[in-house]
Amino acid sequence: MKNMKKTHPYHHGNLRVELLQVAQKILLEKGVEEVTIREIAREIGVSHAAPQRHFRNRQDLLDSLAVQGFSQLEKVLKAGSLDSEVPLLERLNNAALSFAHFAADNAALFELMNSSKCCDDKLGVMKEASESAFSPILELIISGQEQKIIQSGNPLKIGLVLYATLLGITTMVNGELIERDRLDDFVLDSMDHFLKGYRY
Amino acid sequence: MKNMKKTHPYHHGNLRVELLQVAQKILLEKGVEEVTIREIAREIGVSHAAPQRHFRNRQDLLDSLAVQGFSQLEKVLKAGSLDSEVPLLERLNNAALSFAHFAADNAALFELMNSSKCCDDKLGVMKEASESAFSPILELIISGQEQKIIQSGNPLKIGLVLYATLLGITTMVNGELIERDRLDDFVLDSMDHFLKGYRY
DNA sequence: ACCTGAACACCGTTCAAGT
DNA sequence: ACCTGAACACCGTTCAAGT
Repeated sequence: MKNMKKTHPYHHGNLRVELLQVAQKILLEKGVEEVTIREIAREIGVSHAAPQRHFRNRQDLLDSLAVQGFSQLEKVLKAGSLDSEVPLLERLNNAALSFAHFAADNAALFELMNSSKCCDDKLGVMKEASESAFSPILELIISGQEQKIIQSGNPLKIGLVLYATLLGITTMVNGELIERDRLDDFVLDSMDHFLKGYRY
Repeated sequence: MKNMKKTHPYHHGNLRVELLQVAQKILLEKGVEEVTIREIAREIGVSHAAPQRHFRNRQDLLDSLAVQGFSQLEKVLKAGSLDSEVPLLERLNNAALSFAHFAADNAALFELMNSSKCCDDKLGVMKEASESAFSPILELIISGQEQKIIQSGNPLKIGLVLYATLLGITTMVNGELIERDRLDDFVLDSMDHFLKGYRY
């Protein structure tokens, strides 16, 4: 494993992308602590100073990982909510379950995405990424309101309360305060409750 | 600041407690990254190896900090919910606000408390501490059910959904995804919604 | 424009030795 | 039982120098 040094040209050409790939792999397999500039560089076979051309510092790399995570989450949510064959409330449940499963299956990444520390200058990008990930759920709520399935009211606010509930549940599961095999049950329960409050 | 070396006896006598105090101070003032064994030891004026008698390693110290945090949260929740002059639903709202304010005012500590990584052998203690902190809210829900203000049903489950919602909202505020000055508004809104679903 | 190698200041952790 | 000092292996970050 130590001597995997691939034969790279002096100019790697694709280093930024590969740095993020390897970083995410380490993050998921071994946790944030192990996501170190030097270890990533080692794995790729590049000097430990090379990454600095692409990321100002370690935090900058972690931030980029989080942004990437949000766009992965967005894809998952879209997949779970776009199928218009299925009735809207069911799609909402599916989206909620997709969210929860993504969080549970990528615990370390998800925790990073919801961590409070990030470079000040990346706060804007981060917010955009998370709002974008959140948008499929927002769409469902707006559709629900149009179809008179969900009560009228600021959809953004309604959506954020829903998002917060799911975020809380998954955080508790990842912290092992709720058993993993009760996750689906909890999510569906809270969705029922959510709808009881907002349904016509 | 560097030469504050107090005149300690060789045996400090109270080191464990002081380590935790200084650690929490650094955590709140400068963030987790800065909570280092060596910095804490320096501040107290003891050798950097001394803490190892009291905490197996850095994670063990962070875990203890989290447990301490839960008991602080418990106090805050009790204070906000015990005043029996006030009607029960109002006490529930107060407890929710107390929870949110604790989380926002002690962001780094709160994040640590809800972080997924902790020594395997401390998982039990951590779970107990968090359940204990949660108990005042559980009590309120049970009282509410007895007084026929809140619907019957597993109070633990109802409470966990409420807890999750609050946890999610505060996580989003601490991650600056929701503006801090909208915190109270969000909390009260979600409490309204919570009660709409569970009230008689 | 991109990467290397050496240097620096910081960590956590261990362990023989001191009190 | 508790603490010290030195040692070790690891970091992140910087910067002159190489391609």
